[in-house]
Amino acid sequence: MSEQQQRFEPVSSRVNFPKLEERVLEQWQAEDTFHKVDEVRAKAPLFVFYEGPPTANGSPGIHHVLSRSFKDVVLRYKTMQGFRPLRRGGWDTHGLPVELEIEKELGLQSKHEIESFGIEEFNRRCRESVFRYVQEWQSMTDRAGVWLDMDNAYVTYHKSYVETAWWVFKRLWDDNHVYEGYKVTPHCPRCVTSLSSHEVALGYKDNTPDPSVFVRFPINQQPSTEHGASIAVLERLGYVNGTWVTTRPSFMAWTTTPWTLTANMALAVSPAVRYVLMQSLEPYERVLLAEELAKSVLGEGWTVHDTFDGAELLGIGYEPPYRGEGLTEHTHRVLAATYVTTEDGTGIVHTAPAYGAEDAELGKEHNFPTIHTVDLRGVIQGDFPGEGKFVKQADKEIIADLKQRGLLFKDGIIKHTYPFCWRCSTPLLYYAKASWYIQTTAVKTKMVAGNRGINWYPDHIKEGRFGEWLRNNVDWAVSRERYWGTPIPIWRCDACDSVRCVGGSDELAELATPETKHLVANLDLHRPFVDQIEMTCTDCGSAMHRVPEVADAWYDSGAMPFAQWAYPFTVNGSNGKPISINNPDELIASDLFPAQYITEAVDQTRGWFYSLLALSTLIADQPSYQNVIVLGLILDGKGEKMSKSKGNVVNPWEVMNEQGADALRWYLFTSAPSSLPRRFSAELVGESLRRFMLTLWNTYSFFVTYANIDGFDPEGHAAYWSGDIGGSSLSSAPPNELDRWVISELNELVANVTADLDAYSPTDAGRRVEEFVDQLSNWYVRRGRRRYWRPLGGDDGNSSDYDKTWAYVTLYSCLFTISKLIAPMTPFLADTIYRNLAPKSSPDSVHLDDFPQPDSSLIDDDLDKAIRLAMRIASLGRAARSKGKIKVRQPLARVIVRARPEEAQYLNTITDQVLEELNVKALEVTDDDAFASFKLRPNLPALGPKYGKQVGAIRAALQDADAGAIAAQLRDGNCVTVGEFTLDQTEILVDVEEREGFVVSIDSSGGLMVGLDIDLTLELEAEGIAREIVHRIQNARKSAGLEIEDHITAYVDGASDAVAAALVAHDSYLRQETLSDDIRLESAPVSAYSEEQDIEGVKLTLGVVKSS
RNA sequence: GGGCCACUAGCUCAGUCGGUUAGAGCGCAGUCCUGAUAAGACUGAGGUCCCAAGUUCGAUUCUUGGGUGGCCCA
Repeated sequence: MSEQQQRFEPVSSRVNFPKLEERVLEQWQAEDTFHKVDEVRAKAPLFVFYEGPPTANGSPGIHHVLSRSFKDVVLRYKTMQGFRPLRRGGWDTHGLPVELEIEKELGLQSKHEIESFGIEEFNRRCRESVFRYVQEWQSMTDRAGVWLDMDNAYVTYHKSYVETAWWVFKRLWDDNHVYEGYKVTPHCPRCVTSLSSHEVALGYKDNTPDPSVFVRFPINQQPSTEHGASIAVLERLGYVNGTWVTTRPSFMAWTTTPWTLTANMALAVSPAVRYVLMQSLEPYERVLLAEELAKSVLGEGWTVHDTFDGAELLGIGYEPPYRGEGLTEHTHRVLAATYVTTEDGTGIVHTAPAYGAEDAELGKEHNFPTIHTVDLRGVIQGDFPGEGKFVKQADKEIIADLKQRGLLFKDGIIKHTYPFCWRCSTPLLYYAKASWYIQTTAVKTKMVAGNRGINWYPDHIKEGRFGEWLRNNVDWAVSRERYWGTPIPIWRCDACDSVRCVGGSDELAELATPETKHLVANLDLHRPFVDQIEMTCTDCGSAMHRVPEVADAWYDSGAMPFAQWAYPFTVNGSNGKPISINNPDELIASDLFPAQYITEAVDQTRGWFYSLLALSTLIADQPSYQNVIVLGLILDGKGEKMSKSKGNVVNPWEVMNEQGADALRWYLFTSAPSSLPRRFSAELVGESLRRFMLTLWNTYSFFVTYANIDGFDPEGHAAYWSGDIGGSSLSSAPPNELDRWVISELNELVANVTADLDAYSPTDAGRRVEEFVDQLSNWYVRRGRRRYWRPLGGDDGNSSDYDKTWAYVTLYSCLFTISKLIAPMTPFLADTIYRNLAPKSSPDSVHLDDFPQPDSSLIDDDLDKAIRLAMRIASLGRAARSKGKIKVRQPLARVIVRARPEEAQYLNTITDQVLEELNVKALEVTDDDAFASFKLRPNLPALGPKYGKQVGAIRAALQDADAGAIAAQLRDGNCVTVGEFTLDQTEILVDVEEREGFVVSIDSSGGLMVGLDIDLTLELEAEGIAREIVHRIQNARKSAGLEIEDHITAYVDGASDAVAAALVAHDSYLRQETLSDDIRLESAPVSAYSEEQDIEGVKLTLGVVKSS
């Protein structure tokens, strides 16, 4: 090798990707590449991204790398497509999980204990804990090559954030979209706290025994028709002309929680179910219940007296077992409810709006009051049996009371699954609590309409999971009786209960009493500080205090489009013009809203995806995002969800340190469609690394090695490109068809990858790149590699140089273009290759460059088809060699190919490649049946629609027909008569079948046959031997540790006559291939590297000595 | 109980707008090739395309029902 400066940094085929990535990170750091993007794209249109904020109170797992990678890939792509991404990060800092973590640390068992401990200190610890792992999150994000603006990340507990959250709340309040209502939540009477659904899920116990009671609800003594009961129905029940002509019937209802009977307000039936009036004679009694359940509930001795539709029973009043205080007259009647089934019970459902979620919904629908008969400790209050006792004890007394009053029909014990408190194992009660609601149902139609305009990837989420959720929308219970969260900004009068909503700290200062006003200036808006602020009631002059609740953490993240900005602020807008924004309304009008892109995992459907849509529809009358990728969950190797408690969380650091971030990213992008749940395993990351990254790397290493040897410099050949040097657009199609082919495929690849990424599918994009790289390495380079070895200025002078230059130009274009195509996906590998290959005029980093544009004039479909045919022929030819047990090294005289006409036209183009690939001297095209016989098959897609049921008959007729004759007729373009049918060439497929005596391979589905002539002449044999010796010498060179470009003297000792003859006959070939200055038939000097060899059973000694 | 998704080779996944002999990679067995390669080629073993019914000349593909698994909700 000469001493001259090499154009490219040498690239070893041995590569350590993690190390390489760390070097790239250092470069990015040193050059501040991330911020350079903003400079380069200063005048570009914005691409707005919203980050769904994670909580940093735990270590990031592999699933976080997944979502961050998907965030990053789109943003990098859009950057290269000429946008300036707005990609501020964010942190979710409030909420129950944070509180639970601290409770656990402090050993606190209940809300009561938290309050004794002190809310101030408790919240201080919560705030401290949420950034406990922030460092790890930062470094994970950096190391994974994810570019998010973490320095300016929004934080949901920041004062400006909370203030905007209040602003949003006030806006909803002013629009009358906030109200107070009851919400039934799972409640632990011992801890005196509600549990989140996640906590409830922790505590289900199977086979829990509970009472099962069937209770009579007699129809009113004087039923009215006021609520829709019809006279006719009442008459059929026995109430005629204002009097009961027979015993009053009872509705029969079932419950497993007798204590809730104290709060019964209604009975629910299904309008769609059939009900029967049953009658027994001993003793005489009449009851109503669902027809389907009558027998199993009542047993023997009952007869059907009448039948009703559920709808006919609506509005009939009844006497409840217990009538508490404060109940209005319109309660205690039969209502319609969709949740009534005939699965169990009686088909008539006892409804207590205070103690059941569905009950509460129904009560709300009919404006029933919510009245508690049990306190938060689960103790019966009021004049009921079991008063002062815990509900589970009270149950016994209530059952006894019902029995004594003749209302109990029967009772027993049922075993079912019931939730218990995960902390203290107390059975949970469903309990209605006052809660603040956001009236999302007011904009339900708008949300549904807005959703239609959002592009969901995958598409089925739009009308499926998410659309379904929207269509079933209920108002959002947004308040939580907790501590660490955005305080609900409502103050209530101690005396008259009038309420007022506050939209920010200025307003708070205005409204605060003179005594508390001074606190507002530097106020932490969190509890307990904000609770010190008092106001004066304008209605009655009494003191007003803030309500105790804080907001659901989903409210925080849903308000993020507005709250992430601390007003006022100024940013560099599209076209480089600064835009200043003072409040959320200006924001909504600007191009910072809505987001063009968001992505999170599928569990956010009812979480962030929903809270974003709900709040922005309410506030801005439109969705706040336009495109969303929904990611599937990552499971462990066994297909189980990763969770801290199971201890099966894969630490991303292990993978990134072992195999690198690019390998991990590539795996995450390409291994499965992004929306599917996927099993994660480090082995599969390794596989994708070997299959893709290593193959690309080796191709790249090959190029650099030879380009340096030959001093190839792309800038010296600028005229070869019509666009940027090194791009996929050449000034003319290459003369060599291998080059022309790969350039055609490259441009097709560019077009397809662009389309895939535009469609938010890195998965498809990556898979295409992978396929191209495979073909580039295993066909283009393998087929063409000799072109790079030819000595410069060799025997054939200029033409060799010319071909070689084209080879370099082509391979260079491919590699350089790929470095840009993969830049969004594997940013490190891409930048490494890019920086080494790039022309001097290029930007410093691939991430500052533009995405490639396809040149459709260079796409040649026919050539693509021809090469694919060559690949298939080569494959069949090798199969034939394998069958004939003839090494590829042994040249053969001819290959015979038969193809269908539509493919035969390409054979000319690819002859040379096939000959070289198969190591044969000549290719013959045949269409006679010398090497094969024929078989006919119906072309079903053509025949089916035309002949329908007759297809079977045609198939049979074709089997009996003279295949050879028909094939010949079809070849001439004639129609043929088969049985009763006249068919043309589009309706019959002619296959070839192997015939004995030839070494052939068949691809019958393509009608393709490849045969080999295996007769060996002496010449062919000698050539085979020569090749064999080349192979051996090459191995010896390798073993001797010689460099590729070293010249040698070779020694062959002990050659047989045949070997010696071959050496003479192919002397120049041998010397050229092995870079031998001389080949001597004598023993090697003692100093030489030598080894024993065995060729065709003859032992000889090979030696190599480096020429001086 | 409801909604959505998935189910194709030992594993991870393609694919089939309904068509004849359903593919790839990895893994396994064997043969070969190689002066870029941690590679590559070929052969082989390995599939009731989850099950059933329906529509159809024809269903792995469409429809319905069921099963299993995942997520969400109750």
